Amino acid sequence: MNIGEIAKRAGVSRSTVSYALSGKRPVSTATAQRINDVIDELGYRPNASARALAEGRTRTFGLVIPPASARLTDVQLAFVASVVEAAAAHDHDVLLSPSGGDHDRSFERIVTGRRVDGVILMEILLQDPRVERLTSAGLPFVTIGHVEDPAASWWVDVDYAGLITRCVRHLADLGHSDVVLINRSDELVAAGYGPALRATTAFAETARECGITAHTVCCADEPAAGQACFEEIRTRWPEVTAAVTINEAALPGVQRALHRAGLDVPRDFSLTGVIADRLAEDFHPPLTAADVPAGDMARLAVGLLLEQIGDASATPRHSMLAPPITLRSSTGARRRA
Amino acid sequence: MNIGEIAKRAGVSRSTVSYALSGKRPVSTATAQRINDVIDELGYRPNASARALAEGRTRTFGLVIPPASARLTDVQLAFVASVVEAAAAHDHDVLLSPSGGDHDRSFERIVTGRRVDGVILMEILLQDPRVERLTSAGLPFVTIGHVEDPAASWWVDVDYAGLITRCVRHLADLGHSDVVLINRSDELVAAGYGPALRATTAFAETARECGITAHTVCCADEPAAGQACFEEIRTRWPEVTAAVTINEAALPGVQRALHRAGLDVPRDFSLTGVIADRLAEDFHPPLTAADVPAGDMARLAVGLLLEQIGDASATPRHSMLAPPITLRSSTGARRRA
DNA sequence: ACAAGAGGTCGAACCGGTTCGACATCGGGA
DNA sequence: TCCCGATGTCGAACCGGTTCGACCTCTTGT
Repeated sequence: MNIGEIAKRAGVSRSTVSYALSGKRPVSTATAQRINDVIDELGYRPNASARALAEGRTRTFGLVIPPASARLTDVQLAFVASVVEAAAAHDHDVLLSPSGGDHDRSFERIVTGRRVDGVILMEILLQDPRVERLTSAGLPFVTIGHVEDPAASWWVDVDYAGLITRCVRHLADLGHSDVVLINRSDELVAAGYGPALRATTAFAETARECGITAHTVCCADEPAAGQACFEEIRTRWPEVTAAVTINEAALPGVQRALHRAGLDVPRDFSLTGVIADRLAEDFHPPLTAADVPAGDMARLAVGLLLEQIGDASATPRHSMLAPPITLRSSTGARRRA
Repeated sequence: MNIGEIAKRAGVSRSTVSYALSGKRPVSTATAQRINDVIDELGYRPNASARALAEGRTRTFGLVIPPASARLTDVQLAFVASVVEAAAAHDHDVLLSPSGGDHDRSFERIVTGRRVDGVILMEILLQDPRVERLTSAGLPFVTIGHVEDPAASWWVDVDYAGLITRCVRHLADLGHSDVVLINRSDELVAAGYGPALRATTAFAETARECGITAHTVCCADEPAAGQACFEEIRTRWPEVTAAVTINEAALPGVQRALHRAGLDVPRDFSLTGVIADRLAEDFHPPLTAADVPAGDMARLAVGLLLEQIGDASATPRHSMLAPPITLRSSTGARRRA
């Protein structure tokens, strides 16, 4: 069922069918009617590859995800699903590409085979070879998280620095004088993962401003690590009375450790940070935390990408999201010792 | 940079370049060398759309996922990532399509636009309109979970019935005489979700065989629901001393409820079921459970799909996985009252 | 010495769309 | 009345690959 078959049955030329479908040139209502009838009868849909070849655009985005080995967190998952839905809302499809590890071939296939009109990159590092690859290939892309020069590229990010600052101030206001940041993994920090770095810096600076003592620990993205990590905190710095975290995956373990130590939240210990609403609400007690708005980020990223694809010479734009910190019940005044 | 440009610079015809690349006809080593030099110099890669159009195959799979609104579980996520990796191992890409809700357009685009060579369908129902759509479109597909007639189609599934049977026998052997099945949500059961249905049946039958009392409850895929659900179990059937579950998402809530009720696992209460290893090990204490081998399922599904694409007239094959039940420490002998 | 066959290359057709330029028809304004 | 522009349609070229048939040039076997 190709366009020629439709044209033949409707008694018109192939180009007329094409114009009837696209509306790029006027077609008489009588002809259009006949064409539509034939199309409905045969259930014809244009071949996507042929259209892509002719138009020079695929109506497809690439989404580069972390490899399966590094298990995706809940939020990343929500983000993937949201990107697909946002793209679908604009009649676009999403091609997935794992990256890192030995998956460069897949990434390369996407970049170089003109399979996609643009790319969304998750889990970006401050210096990321994939960014350079895309730039040199001249393929439009949007990153989740930003690179060194914020004005030079298109990105969407969460203002980790600002949020962490507000978390620390909040704890300081409640009287806490010894706090700890439960960061993401050592490897991510070493690789130059932006959010982890910015969180570290903002945490230390704000603590200094507030005149309180701050420690930072890295923790792998797993419940077990969270538990071990929290136990280490208790032994190394028993005076700590509050924690800030951006490590969602470690939370169940932290919860377990809190419980084992017989610490009541928020009576004995306060906990806050940047945690997706869903997880924050599942915690016991519900966490006072800033949301990670995966859905919003996905929609913004898709919007930026479309804009960039539409006008290749547009100047880069970005969105820095600063979700509100929702007061729930995991933070409280420090108890006098 | 198209194939014509390469041909011109290498001083040969376009077809010769094509043959040099594909190896489908012999090319002299001297010519091949010249062509490869030019290709390396210009960084040429064939245009995927043009190739797809000419070959009649896209080297792309469609993966139909549940909509983002129904939040994906951890296992589903692992499955998606594994499918992408398995496909990449065969130099294929994966196009994502949400389904259900109002995302039929996306599904239709994939099915009808010849964008993919085949489709993998997740979360299949016993009677699924998407299966009929794919069948009538003549597009190869593999389902995760099977439909009514097991021999009629290609699928990969976990033998929930067999595993649940073994779980129940295990509990019966330990002396438990009142057990409960924590199933997945009401809606899924009502919609005809196979695993939930088969689990229910196998659970009831095996209990009867073993001469023990069995109850079944449905539970939404959320921690909060798990907690509520377990509390309800305690009030309605206080005599119950063990539970079997296939609802991974509810586990954190079940854990909380167990703890609140002051029940020690496995001393006061036994818990087992079909739960991904990662989650089973995160539980406290680690769960005796059968794994949901997402990675294996993904690789098998991709393999079946490739086989089917390669030979459209092949008779349908399938794989029923029966992972071993790993004995950890969440089940124990029933205490005498 | 010659036919057969293998190796190597080319031109042309084809995949299924989009788009450009040309042409025919018709109505309205000068 | 004549010319112009809008409307409607067509044929052909093009997007960038693959593949088929044909052709030429060597080997090789008889």
